[in-house]
Amino acid sequence: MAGERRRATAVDVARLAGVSQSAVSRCFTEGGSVSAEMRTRVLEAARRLSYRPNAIARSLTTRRTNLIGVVMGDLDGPFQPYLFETLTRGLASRGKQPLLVRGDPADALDGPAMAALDYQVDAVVVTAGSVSPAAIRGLMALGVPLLLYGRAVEADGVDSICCDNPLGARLVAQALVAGGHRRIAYLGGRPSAFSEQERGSAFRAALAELGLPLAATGEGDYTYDSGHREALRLLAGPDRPDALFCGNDAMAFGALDAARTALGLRVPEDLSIVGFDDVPMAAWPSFSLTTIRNPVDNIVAILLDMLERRLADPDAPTVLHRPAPVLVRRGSARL
Amino acid sequence: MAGERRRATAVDVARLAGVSQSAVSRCFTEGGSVSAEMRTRVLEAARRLSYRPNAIARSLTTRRTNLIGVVMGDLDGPFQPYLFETLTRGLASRGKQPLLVRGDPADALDGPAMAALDYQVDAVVVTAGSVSPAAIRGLMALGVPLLLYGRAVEADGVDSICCDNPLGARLVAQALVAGGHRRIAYLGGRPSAFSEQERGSAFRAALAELGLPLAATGEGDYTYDSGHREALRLLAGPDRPDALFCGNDAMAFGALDAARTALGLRVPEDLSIVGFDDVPMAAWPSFSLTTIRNPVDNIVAILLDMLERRLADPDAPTVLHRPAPVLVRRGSARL
DNA sequence: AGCGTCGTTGCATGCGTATGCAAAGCCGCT
DNA sequence: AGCGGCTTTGCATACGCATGCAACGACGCT
Repeated sequence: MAGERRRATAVDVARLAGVSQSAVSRCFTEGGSVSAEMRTRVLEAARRLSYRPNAIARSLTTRRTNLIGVVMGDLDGPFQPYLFETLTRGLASRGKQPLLVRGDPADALDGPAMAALDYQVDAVVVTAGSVSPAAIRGLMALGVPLLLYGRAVEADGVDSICCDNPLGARLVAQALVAGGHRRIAYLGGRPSAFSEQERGSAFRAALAELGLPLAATGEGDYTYDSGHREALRLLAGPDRPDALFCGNDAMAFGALDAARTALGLRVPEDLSIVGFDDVPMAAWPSFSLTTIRNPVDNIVAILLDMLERRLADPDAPTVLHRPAPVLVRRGSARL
Repeated sequence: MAGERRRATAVDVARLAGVSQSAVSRCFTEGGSVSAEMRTRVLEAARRLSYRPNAIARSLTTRRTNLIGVVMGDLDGPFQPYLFETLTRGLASRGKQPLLVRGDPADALDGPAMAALDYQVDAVVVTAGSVSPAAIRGLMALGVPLLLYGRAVEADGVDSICCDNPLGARLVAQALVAGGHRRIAYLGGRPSAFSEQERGSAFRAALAELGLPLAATGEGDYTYDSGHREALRLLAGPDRPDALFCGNDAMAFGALDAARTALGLRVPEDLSIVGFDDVPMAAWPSFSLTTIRNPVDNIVAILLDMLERRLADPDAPTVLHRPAPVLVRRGSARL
């Protein structure tokens, strides 16, 4: 009963049950036309042989694999694993299997990174922020539905969902100014990232509307280390900023540590720090980070709905969602 | 050239190149017998049609999918994403695709969690610490190589690799005692986890050998929150411990925050805290956590070697590796 | 009794690729 | 020239399953 050298096939089950292979197939297919008696006989035989339909063979005929290509970068920071966790759980609960496409496919469209797509994925979801437009075009050419998270692309047949970054940046600017800050600095992420472009320019614009220039600017790459490094630079000189808005939470953690541990500053008394994303860690007492909540659960739910809709009707009109983030007030900023 | 409704098949390429389908197949197969002229003609035709072999169809005939089932629990803490990242990168670099099996399959051997295995994975790697022995037996019955990380199981045909937890626990006990601590507490993880059983009992035994009883004990579940909660309990009463060994880093972070923020203790002056795993975050200035390094890179490399060896020869002798961890001295403990 | 309808079953085929086998071509050798 | 051996190629088939089609039987209707 266990550890057979070869797994049982539908033919084996059919022989044992004394029916045809098609009958077995129909018993395991949604909406198959089978009598009650037939079903019990087949299922009993299947049970005895520990039979489970071969998803590979099934996919070959149905032209549906239930595999969803998931393009993502590193799982380094705290945000990506959180997103990945939510997304894969959601896919699984809808009977889809995520198939990981690792690495920045910017220059690897025919490289080993894309090998996953040879498995005939039903759709591709891109969550990596740094995928180049060229790579996106390459993915579009696959002839498979393409869903984008974290960037707003206006292209036919490409659905996307992306937190309203400009709104988030405006919320921070308004709150900081209302809180009495006057020397406000900005620490941006990877300049090539879509989210960075939106957050940075919107923050700048919002401050300008409020009559303030940006006191200082840093350029990080969304990692803790870059946040630490840039914060040291921004906060070390004279005319120290009294507030720092970071392009994501990971950099905010780095900046927080740099300010408190390396520079001996009090947060938020000497310096207000605000992040973006609201990863679970932001609520830890050590950080108690004031930040913009990027509503991941909500976004993933919408993303999955978009996916199902697109799979059901490849010609449905393209959609672009921009859910609104909110400001989460904690202890790292005087607001 | 882009966005065809149907992807090109080997037959399409063959027709365009004026050769047989087998010839096309051989051009894309390692060690296929093809002349140079034939290869260039076929590859040119393939390029023009954007042809890539269908991995699904290929798997059906070769009985090799290059898919590796990866059983893991939540990606919540800092350790699991780190391990997952390393493992999936390693698999990809060896031409394998990870196929995620989510959730604790303890009670879901025929549930949707196991649906991934219907894709005829070549092997299964279990990294979830809480998979029940019954589930392990179920996986063994699949007739597919089974590799276990983080638990030492002596079973025929099951390879495993697991950090030497008893050694790690002993290192901590010795260092704490040598550092002058006398009231030493232990905060364990999920009792059902193999690692917890080893770490807890070895720590207790090592302290006993050094002539010290355990001052106090807490029971967490490897999460930050449980570390925070249990630390509050352990450190609030009279006769406060002067050292706390936590079953993993995540709980140590929670304990650290509880001690410093909620209880106003100085670390390491009032209290030494030691973790286990050495996740990247442990090196952050805020934590500067003294901990036991669970050599993930090393472990994954060995795991991948074991996997390749097992795939090459299903009847090779079973192996069990127990790499030695080391103590990483940082700022959270007086040692 | 005769007919049409519907539910159930088996037969045959196709999905896209890999591969054993035989045929064909080429080489060098005697 | 004739032969054996090697390389290259095509033909045919198999992998495990889903599904269109036809066959069959049961049933209700007139």
